[in-house]
Amino acid sequence: MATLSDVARRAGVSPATASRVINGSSKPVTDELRERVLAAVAELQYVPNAHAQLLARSHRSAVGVIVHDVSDPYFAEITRGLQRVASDRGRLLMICNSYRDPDRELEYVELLRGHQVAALILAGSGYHDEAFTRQLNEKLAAYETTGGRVAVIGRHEHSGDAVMPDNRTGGYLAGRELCELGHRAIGVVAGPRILTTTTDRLDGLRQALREQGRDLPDRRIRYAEFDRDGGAGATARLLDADPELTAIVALNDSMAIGALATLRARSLPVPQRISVIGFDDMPIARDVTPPLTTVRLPLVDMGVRAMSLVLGADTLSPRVEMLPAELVRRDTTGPAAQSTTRPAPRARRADTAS
Amino acid sequence: MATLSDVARRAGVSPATASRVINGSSKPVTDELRERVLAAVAELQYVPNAHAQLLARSHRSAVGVIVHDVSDPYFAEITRGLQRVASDRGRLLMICNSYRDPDRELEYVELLRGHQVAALILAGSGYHDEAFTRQLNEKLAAYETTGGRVAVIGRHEHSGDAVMPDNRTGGYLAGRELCELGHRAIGVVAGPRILTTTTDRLDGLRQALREQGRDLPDRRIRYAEFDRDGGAGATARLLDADPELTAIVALNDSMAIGALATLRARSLPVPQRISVIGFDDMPIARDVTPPLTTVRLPLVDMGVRAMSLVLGADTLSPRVEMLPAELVRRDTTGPAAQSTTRPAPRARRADTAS
DNA sequence: TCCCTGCGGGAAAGGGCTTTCACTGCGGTA
DNA sequence: TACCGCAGTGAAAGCCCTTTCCCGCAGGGA
Repeated sequence: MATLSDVARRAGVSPATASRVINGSSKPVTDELRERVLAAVAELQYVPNAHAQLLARSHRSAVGVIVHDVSDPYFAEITRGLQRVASDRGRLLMICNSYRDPDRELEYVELLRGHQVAALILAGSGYHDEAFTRQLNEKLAAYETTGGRVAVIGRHEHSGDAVMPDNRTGGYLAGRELCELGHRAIGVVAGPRILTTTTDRLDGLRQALREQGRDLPDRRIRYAEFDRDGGAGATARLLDADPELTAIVALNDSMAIGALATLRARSLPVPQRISVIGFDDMPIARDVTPPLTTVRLPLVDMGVRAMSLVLGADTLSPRVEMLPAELVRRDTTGPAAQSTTRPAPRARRADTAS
Repeated sequence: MATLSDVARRAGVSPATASRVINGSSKPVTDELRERVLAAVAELQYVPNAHAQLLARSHRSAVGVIVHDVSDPYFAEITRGLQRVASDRGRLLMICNSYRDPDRELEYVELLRGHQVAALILAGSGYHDEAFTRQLNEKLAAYETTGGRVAVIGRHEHSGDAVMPDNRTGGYLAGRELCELGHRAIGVVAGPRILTTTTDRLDGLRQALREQGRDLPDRRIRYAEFDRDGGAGATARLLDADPELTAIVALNDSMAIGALATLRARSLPVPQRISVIGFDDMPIARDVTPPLTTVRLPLVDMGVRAMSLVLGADTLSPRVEMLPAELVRRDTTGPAAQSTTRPAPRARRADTAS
């Protein structure tokens, strides 16, 4: 590969001058020399070695992002928001997929630190895992000590800037909606229980039911991967254990789509026989049939906020922005079926619900 | 940030020794010193500066990938394949989204070259654009001259290693299927006409119709963005111009989903009144309702092949691997409706089709 | 005429790391 | 006993670039 000195030699100038021309330095260079340098660059197809540049320049510019999986629409949307702000400010993004592996997450923090990123954004859910959290915080602290900025999206036990989707309220809204539609036998298709996202959403849901004097027994919850197949499998297991279910809450839209697939396979009409409600409102939600009722999170905005926090002024106080969840009624929810195959068992529940 | 010399000083050794311990060099170091270095690393939370390493080391390891948009399921699948092979061989991937902007594509080639990637993979479709193609080829040639490896996925006018999905046959398969089902009024929802992917698929489709003695008039083709909204809009325009259509071929699944949305909005039952066929068979295709009939492309495999080509031995002859397309029959296709609102006009067509 | 200013350019000092090369002891062979 | 080879370590060169510092020179004011 041609180097800067090659260019300089060919143009008959010093490397310093060549560098100035190429980078548009503020130091003036005569047109004569400028032309010669530019010509040499073109002839040699010169491209500066990015690593050498990054090493020589002092200021750090790129921003590191750790997500679970960019191809997951949830993160794709968040990333879109991150990108938008980053591009506006001329920052490059380095995006890493942890695939929900805490160890890989830790590794990526190091890797990005090694790449001298100006800031770090953790966009995946937090984990309920003491040891991991401690290690992560150590690494983040070390990074912040050397001037790095950190922001997290979602609930992590990290004391710093954060953007928090209101998962709890979202869960609550889903639960309340179903209660108001008269559902009592509600099953939950949940993501991995180690994720704070899962437990927060579940907590909100639980609270909504509790307000109606009900509880959410463990047998009505199935944990699985946060994806389509996870949702399909969990729904099947839920139905096998409890065929009377009249509603299913899926803790994200991918799982909801899986749930819909299972219900279709079992010929259970949605929403006549059973209602389904998702979470996130990813773009595809409106295109499944029936269009999915779900809890919307402002995903793109979450990305925008997080990047703004991290690129903005460093106001010593850690800032936490809570973004609201909102129910989007579409066609997978309806009133609870008047009776299922066996209406009798219903009587044993002395609910006071509306 | 702590540097290697900081570590060395703290451990009371030379930077050379510290480096050897940290990188697990083949040169032996006594346990005594090794321990001291490791301790210093831990205490200082030392992370090597990746740029300095990359600069000092001669061998290039990362691989650059340029796609249109990773969050598009088509590219997400391809990327999965690329990743798989890359991870297996301990290579890091740098993924860039061109968002179908040729200029950005060119910029990224430079950027990746600057980052000293060992190889470059162009995963997006080629463009029908002389000027662009020439520039791209110049840049790629320059890169290859300095030992870089290049592979493209899809039809680019680039003479080198390539993985080609058989778009033409795919289009042909879609057309033949529809003909066999008795469809005559077939509309096409196409992607940007500047993409070779679009034209290749269209060519195949055209050939299938021609074999039945029909042609594909321009008024039955609508070009739009290769996404859901593009598909929805194009379908609407197609229907407005020609309400008699009994089948629609969408040139990718996202567009097909948009088409389905428009048809639902207009209460045209699929496939009873109108058939739809997609292209790519992305994962969501089986989860829309009705499940989408489509042309499958081995997306993951395409990624695997491309990465293998580029990471494998450099057999001077450029290799071109053609991967087959395959029709996947699901529920959006059915026999052509016996009659539409006005059966009469049909008579004017003197088709000899089966 | 002399000095100062300021412009245009180059020399050289890093930036943090890897790796070659040279050096010091040591055990072993002739 | 003289020498060879090698394990273990450090000094220093080099990777490619940016940027500071300095120098020469031309022009303008005194």
